Amino acid sequence: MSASPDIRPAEQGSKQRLRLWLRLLGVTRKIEAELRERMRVEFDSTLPRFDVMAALSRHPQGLRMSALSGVLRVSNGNVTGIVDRLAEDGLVMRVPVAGDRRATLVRLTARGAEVFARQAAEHEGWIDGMLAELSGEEARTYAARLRTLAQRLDDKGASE
Amino acid sequence: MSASPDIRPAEQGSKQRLRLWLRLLGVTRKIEAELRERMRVEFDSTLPRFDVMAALSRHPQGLRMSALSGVLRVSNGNVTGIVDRLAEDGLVMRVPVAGDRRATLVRLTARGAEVFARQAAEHEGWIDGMLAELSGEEARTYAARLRTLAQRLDDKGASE
DNA sequence: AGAATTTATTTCATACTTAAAACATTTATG
DNA sequence: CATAAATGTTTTAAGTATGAAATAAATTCT
Repeated sequence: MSASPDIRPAEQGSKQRLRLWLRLLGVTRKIEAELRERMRVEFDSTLPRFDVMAALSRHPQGLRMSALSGVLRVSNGNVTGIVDRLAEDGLVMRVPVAGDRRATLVRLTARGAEVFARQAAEHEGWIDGMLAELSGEEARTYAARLRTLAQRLDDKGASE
Repeated sequence: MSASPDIRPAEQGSKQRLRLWLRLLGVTRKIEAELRERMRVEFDSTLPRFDVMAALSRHPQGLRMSALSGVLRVSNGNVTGIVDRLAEDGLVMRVPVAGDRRATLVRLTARGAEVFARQAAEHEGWIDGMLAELSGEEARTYAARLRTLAQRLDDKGASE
């Protein structure tokens, strides 16, 4: 056998990126599971419901179903059911759009906004606790790195 | 108004950790969506199926249902359905455990192992492409940081 | 105007997800 | 040894997810 070459940089890089992905997935799932559990226990709610309400709270004038599913990157048909249930609970309302009878605007109700504010505060606290190991500075650095990565992924997706 | 104090370190840190979490979630979901899509189109399969097969390929002697759901951090009941479907397709088999009629061992079939090998190679390539922006070195650094974070989360979870 | 196309949303079929209940079997205890 | 407790798995109920088909309404084309 020849001298040394057991180092194949390209392949190694690939393995390390795979490992990173598995870690990323693991940590994300872990945190998500914890958040889901707390949402269930503390608020008898779910993350998808929280996500929808979060999106709506950033758009007080309301969002169309399609805009909502776009913002959340969730399939159209899916949002229908979640909004249905939130509406049953009086947390959101469907408002017809003047001049376009195909569309509906979804908005938080007053009670929905109130409930969401409480949940959002807790939610931020949970995250803060779970990521307490990271300094604000470190968090900022990583967030920035992830932002450029996300950008790159979007560019790629768009070109296909 | 007073001199300067618009800087509240603690709260700022919290906001930055929240932002990091949202980025983490965004990037993870994006990659997952891409992987799911490719699994569907290229292999007419799904990520959960791939995950189960990956776990089984690391344990050629087979895994019990409970061990499988433990490894995957997925609820017990959930794995039943996925294994059912994989078994229907002849990719895994259920083997009774001698001496314990409650338990079943799940193993990849020869065909399952073969199919998985093909999928795993492609899968690694997809990840490599999506994370191409990161050098092997950078990937290794981040993976290590995530590892300690995951460890911390596990410790916390265990103590509760 | 009438037909074809596009857009907005819901419905459908199927799969995955969890937590909890049900079942079967094994192990521990009185 | 009989029964209680623990363990391994499946079933169930409700929610979430996708992609595709169906529906309805608006827009464009001829």
